[in-house]
Amino acid sequence: MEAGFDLLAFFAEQDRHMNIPDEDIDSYLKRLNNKNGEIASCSSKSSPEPRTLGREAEKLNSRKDSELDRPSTSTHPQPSVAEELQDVDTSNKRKVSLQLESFVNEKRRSSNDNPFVMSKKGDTGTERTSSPLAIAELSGISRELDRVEYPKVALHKEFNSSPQMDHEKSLVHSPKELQLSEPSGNRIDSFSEIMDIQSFPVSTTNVSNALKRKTPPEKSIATPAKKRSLEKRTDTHVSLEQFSPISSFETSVKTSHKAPIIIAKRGEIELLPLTEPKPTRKNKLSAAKLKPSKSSRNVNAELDPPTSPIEDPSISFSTSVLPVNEHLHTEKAVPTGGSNLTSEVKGRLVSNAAAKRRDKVVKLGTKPQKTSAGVKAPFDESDIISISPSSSPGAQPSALPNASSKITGKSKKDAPVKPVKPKTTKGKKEKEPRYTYIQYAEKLERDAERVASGVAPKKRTRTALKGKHIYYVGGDMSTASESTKRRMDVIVKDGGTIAKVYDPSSVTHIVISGPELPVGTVLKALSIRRLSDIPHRIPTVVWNWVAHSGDDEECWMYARFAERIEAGIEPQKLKGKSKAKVQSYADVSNISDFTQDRKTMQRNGTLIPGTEDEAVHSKIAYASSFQMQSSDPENAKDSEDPLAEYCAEAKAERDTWWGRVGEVEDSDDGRTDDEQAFKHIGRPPKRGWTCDKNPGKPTKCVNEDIVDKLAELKQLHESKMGDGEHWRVYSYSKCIPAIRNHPKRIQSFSEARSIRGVGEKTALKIMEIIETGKLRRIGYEKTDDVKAMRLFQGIYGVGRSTAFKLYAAGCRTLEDVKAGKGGVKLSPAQEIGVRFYDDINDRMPREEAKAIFDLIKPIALSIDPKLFIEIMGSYRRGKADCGDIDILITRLPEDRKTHSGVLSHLLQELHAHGIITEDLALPEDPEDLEAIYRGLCKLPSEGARRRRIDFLTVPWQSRGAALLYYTGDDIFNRAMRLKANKLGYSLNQRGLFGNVVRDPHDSRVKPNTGTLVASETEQEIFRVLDVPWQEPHKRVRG
DNA sequence: TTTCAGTAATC
DNA sequence: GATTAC
DNA sequence: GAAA
Ligand SMILES: O=c1ccn([C@H]2C[C@H](O)[C@@H](COP(=O)(O)OP(=O)(O)OP(=O)(O)O)O2)c(=O)[nH]1
Ligand SMILES: [Mg+2]
Repeated sequence: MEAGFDLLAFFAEQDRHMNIPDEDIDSYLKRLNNKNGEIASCSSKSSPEPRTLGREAEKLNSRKDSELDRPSTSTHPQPSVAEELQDVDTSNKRKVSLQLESFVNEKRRSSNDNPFVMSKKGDTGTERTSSPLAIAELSGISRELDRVEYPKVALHKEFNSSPQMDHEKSLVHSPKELQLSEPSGNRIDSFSEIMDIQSFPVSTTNVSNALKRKTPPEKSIATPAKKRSLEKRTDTHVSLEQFSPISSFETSVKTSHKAPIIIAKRGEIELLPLTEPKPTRKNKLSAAKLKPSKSSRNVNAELDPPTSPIEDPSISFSTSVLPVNEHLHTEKAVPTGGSNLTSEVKGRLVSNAAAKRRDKVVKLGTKPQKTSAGVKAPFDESDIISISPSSSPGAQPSALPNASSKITGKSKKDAPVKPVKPKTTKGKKEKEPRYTYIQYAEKLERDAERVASGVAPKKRTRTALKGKHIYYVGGDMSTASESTKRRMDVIVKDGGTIAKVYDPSSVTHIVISGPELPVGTVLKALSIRRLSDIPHRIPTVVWNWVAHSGDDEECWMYARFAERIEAGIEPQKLKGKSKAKVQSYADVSNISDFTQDRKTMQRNGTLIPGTEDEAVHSKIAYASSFQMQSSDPENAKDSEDPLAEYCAEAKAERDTWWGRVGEVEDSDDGRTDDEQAFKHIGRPPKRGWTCDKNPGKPTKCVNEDIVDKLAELKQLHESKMGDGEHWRVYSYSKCIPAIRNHPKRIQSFSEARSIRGVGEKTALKIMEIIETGKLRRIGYEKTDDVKAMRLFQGIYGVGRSTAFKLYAAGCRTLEDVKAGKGGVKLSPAQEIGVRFYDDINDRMPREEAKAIFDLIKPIALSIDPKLFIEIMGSYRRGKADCGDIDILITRLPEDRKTHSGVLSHLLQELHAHGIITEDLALPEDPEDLEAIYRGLCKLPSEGARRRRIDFLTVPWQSRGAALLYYTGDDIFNRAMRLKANKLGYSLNQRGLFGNVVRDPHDSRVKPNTGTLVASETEQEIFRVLDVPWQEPHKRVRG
């Protein structure tokens, strides 16, 4: 810890131990300290309170304590945006990020000096001085630096920063100086705290609390404010569970990794305890108390997210292997107390199993347990590794409240009102002459004639609309907006013909721009008074029918008006094969549409123009209308706020548009109203267009390399998933698509940080990728154990817990698992998972999903022709490949009959047909309107592979919410639900509920289920939540 | 320092 | 109640 | 891991 903390040396060492992910500086220092003096010495000198070795381990605690004690202590929430970083030296105000940025950028400029490259030694002195932190993992480093330099400060509030400051200066220009402007000594603490927190969010609280408890005296120190929080936890006993969850898993794994031999050996015996966690867990918990000092130590290990395998001493000790790490750990461990280690390890394992995934749970959940370490000590082999999840009947939520008719009615009413037609465009002063709908139709007609006569070149055409005479309603018929014209072009291109006027006798289809176009506008355009005036044989569909289907049989899916869903359906046809159509009931369908993919594939060959454009246009229009209504001139913000905040939905959407818009713009100057409106809304850099990540195009975005790297890292974390990893993965899930959507190549730290979801850590990683083309962290994380974990988690029904058990049992390959090596037992579903490992882990081409569904649907309809049955999930979102087939089934209970029991019959039939081959999970009550089935299926063909298939049946009135849920994607759903929460609602697959009373203590507890606000259509829900309507293919956030 | 969606099936 | 999955 |  000497003054000379050498970053480079630190890095070098890191690299040396390939496996050490980002070793915490704490660990590093500790090691150094131990070698030299002792922690004790360190602590002694720095702090009066001898917390024993705990010091370091307890950095968190200390921090906390200090914070508590201090009156002023307020952590600085991260300063949000910032100004520029001018005189770093003079003004302390600098924002951390800014500094980092400047540092990084600076480095970049000096070509050779790449902050991310360790090899180059660089004048440490200088560098540090200027901006030490910057270096990767800086947060960690900075933290370390802080500690090193100002151990006292960090540890004790008593000391003020001032004294230490000197030290700092000598060493490093303390980063802090630059960073925070805190006047009081706090600043240091606060700074470090922030960093620490970031590094170890989840565990922090638990640990600290736990520690505090353990050290009663200190605990008392806490200030009132903090106390509160403490108290909360206080009631709960500190238990291993509480903190163990943090990283126990990782640790153990890693450890084992390091010393595989041991594991293998002991696996059967020692690991066994793992299996028995549940039952004994509680008892075991008591153990925690037993090991006081140790606990602190543990904490450390646990805390460190980026933990290195090596890190965990605890296990390694027990196992006693690891030559390499040994010393490191040993040192740590020693202070802690070896004896405890054993118990600790065990405890961890146990706790590991018990670890709660929910953050909250951790807090509340385990209150009662008196932890007792001793418990785990006794384990016997009897508990073999049982791999399956535990069970229990849990209370089941009651069926959703039906009814809601009122709501429905209401909503419907609203619907038309809101969306006005911003769409109508009047004039465009563009080069292209202004056309009315009729004029443009005539123009197209003339063009067609020329083509026919050979005068003009014939363009590639689709034949989907051949023979169809379509009357398109885009709003105001006196003007054909760009959007309208494009769509008319598409119709013609697809083989259809445009009806210049609405003539019921010749028109075959009426296509309406979108679901937001008011009924009144449509009636007016058709010059009729009621919808019923439209002949039954003429379907009234939304544009997406043209864009995505064009099939007469699917008209009902795109019906603009629920009351005309069956329009266009020929009775005989219905009955013939499947009275399919009849059943439709699909207002649901409005929403539904199948994919862009199709779209993309079919017409998009042409790339831009065509449907996609259209889609874009229309989208823009919708969006505009929403925004306008909502309020404001503010546009961008406006649109963004609502959603963006909760996720980035709106933002993402918008981003998408930009791209599109740009494209449009270029291609045709004309701006329609909507476009203008859109523009007004705020169009950023016009730039998006060139390569925009346009949904339809697989085009790699400019930041694809970055995305790839981050995705790779994310995957590694997914494999580890030691509790905190869960959220880390969540973060990656959100920032990766955001980066992908970023219109331009990221070039600076600040630019990276400006992207929603990208924080300091990620921004640094991005910079590293930009600079070096790689991410060291990936190498550190990519260890054999992680790979094994990943392999096991690929088994259906095997998650991180089970994977670890398998690993602990000595399994390293699927063969091992199949052979039951180490006494592992798999549940039936897991066995199937192993058997069809490859099939289940592969994704199927979209076409195959359709093929399978095409076999299933008729069978289902033969059971009940009135069923609504459609493919959801990634298929509906238009993905080209599907991980599984998600099928939604419901039925309008009009005739007093329901789909109850249909699932059972269907499954039976499918089994008989050999389509469904294995069951993974059966519905609890197949007769219930709400049921879920999971299984494997395959095409009848010879070499057909097994595919995952899920069925979900829901009551008719929940169809909107179910559609929303089942369409996903998952990140999108979570964002929606999060927003709903913030608005005081609760959204689930059954509906959007209001007046939800949440337990103040635990927000998850909802004493009342709330009152149904919306559930029949997706639009309703979007509307209530004020989320701009998005087609399924746009709902991609992951 | 807290929160990050909400639910079902299995054990 | 924990785990896994959607 | 990010945001509040
Ligand atoms: O954690 C989850 C997982 C899934 N879903 C919803 C959204 C998702 O679209 C749908 C179907 O799940 P699935 O796992 O099949 O995902 P997918 O979107 O269909 O993708 P894949 O192609 O992998 O099947 O269930 C959630 O709400 N939360
Ligand atoms: Mg799916």
